Amino acid sequence: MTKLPGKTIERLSQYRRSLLVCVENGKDYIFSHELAELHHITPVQVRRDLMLLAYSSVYRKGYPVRQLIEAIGTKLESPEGQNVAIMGMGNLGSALSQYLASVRPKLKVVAGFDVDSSKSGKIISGVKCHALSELKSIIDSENISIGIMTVPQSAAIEACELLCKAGIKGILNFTHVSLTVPDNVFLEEYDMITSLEKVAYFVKQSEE
Amino acid sequence: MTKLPGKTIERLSQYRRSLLVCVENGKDYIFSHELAELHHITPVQVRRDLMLLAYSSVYRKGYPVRQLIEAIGTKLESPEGQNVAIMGMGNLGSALSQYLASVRPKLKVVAGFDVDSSKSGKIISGVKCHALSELKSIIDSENISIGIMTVPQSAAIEACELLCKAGIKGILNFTHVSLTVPDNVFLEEYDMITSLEKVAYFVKQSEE
DNA sequence: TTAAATTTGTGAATCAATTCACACTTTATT
DNA sequence: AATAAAGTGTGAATTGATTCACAAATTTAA
Ligand SMILES: NC(=O)c1ccc[n+]([C@@H]2O[C@H](COP(=O)([O-])OP(=O)(O)OC[C@H]3O[C@@H](n4cnc5c(N)ncnc54)[C@H](O)[C@@H]3O)[C@@H](O)[C@H]2O)c1
Ligand SMILES: NC(=O)c1ccc[n+]([C@@H]2O[C@H](COP(=O)([O-])OP(=O)(O)OC[C@H]3O[C@@H](n4cnc5c(N)ncnc54)[C@H](O)[C@@H]3O)[C@@H](O)[C@H]2O)c1
Repeated sequence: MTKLPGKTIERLSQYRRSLLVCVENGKDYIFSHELAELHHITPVQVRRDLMLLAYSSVYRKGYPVRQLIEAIGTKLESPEGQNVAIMGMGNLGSALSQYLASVRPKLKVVAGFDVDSSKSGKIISGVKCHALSELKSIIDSENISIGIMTVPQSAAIEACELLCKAGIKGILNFTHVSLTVPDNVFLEEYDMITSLEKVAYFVKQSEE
Repeated sequence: MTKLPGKTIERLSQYRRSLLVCVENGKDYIFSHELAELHHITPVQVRRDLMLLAYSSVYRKGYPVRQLIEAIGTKLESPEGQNVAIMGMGNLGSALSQYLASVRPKLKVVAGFDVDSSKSGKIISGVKCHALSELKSIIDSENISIGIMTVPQSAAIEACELLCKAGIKGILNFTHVSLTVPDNVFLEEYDMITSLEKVAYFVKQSEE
């Protein structure tokens, strides 16, 4: 299967969320210009993206919503789902585990890890928390391929190494430490400060 | 002043964070290739970005770290700072306010807002929480230009309208609802699910 | 059943971001 | 002093993403 560009993947993920809302509202078909408007992009962009799904619409009726959701899901997800671990069950880590449980059934948060031994064995926000010593064995046994890093900055590099050694395949990094991972691990930085500073910059600009 | 591309702004924000770490470590000068390596990009990219700052290095010694931090700050920030409000002081909103206080002094979280009247007047995670009825007057009096949206999905559109009407200039949106704002308001969507789904996709790919 | 209107899919063009390639400045070495 | 080495800054080329422009398919209306 061909690898889609990251930008397209991002948009497909977003389209799907809008489409799920359409289903709730009983909307069965959607035109490219409608989807475009919802996401503040052009209809051509939408069609280009959907083109890459090798997915064809019904002429003049638009795209059938349910089938489209299905088609996006087939591209984005493994049929058997993927398991996720959270590294660092503090403020953000526990907010996230609670939250993620509710949104994407195919991405299941199945374990949390924390140095704080008082958390070991406890269930925090619906996720069982383990000691770091169990990392490798649980990642193997639970078949976890994705790690979310929500440890303090100071522990980030070390925690990342542990995850990689334990055989994780993808990391979503919430710390602001720029990490280095082996080639076979996919790393996505998720940086709130940067986003906020970007907003601040454009606001400042608009005031000048 | 010329408007820099959003991509460059993002990187400048990230460079600055690395540079602050350099200062802590007593490193006074840094080469473009060092900065590049920290961020997994090319040295040319770094130099291009710094070029846009109209900032010149000392030949063969690299860029003076403190001056560079200063120069980035001048581009990114207003000297008098910018004030931020959080809309929806729930799990994420309060985690954020606590967190932001500690990282960027020029971006100050000065107020929280919530429909939940039991929160009105209380200080949550160091930020005073107000009723929605006070929104406009506090945004004016506290000179708030940036809003962070952490309300439930269902309240997102309404809350966004309120913020815009109250004269906010930039919004960082943590809900997954695609919002529409007037032209003079800068909107940045910050979407965790999309990031996580992107990681999941590339992990899936690498397994095939 | 013909003409007009709507919407898709896509080659070609454009616009944006990144990288290449290299001249130039400085420092170190001989 | 001349030469080599290390880095920078930037025009030109390349790569990638988005938009334009339009043919083809379908529906609607006359
Ligand atoms: N709180 C926020 O809203 C927020 C927002 C953006 C980014 N972040 C980033 O997320 C990270 C966590 O923030 P937080 O507010 O949840 O902090 P926190 O202190 O509440 O949580 C950190 C957790 O990690 C655990 N930990 C420490 N060292 C560890 C290690 N080596 N291995 C595993 N676990 C370890 C701690 O015991 C703690 O439970 C920080 O890097 C922060 O910069 C937080
Ligand atoms: N919790 C997370 O880790 C997380 C992660 C990513 C995104 N999000 C998104 O952030 C948003 C908030 O998540 P949360 O977990 O903090 O939810 P939450 O329910 O804990 O908090 C929401 C808060 O908003 C308040 N609120 C409701 N309607 C409001 C209105 N009209 N105006 C102002 N305040 C209002 C509620 O009283 C509550 O305090 C959601 O949209 C969620 O999708 C959350």
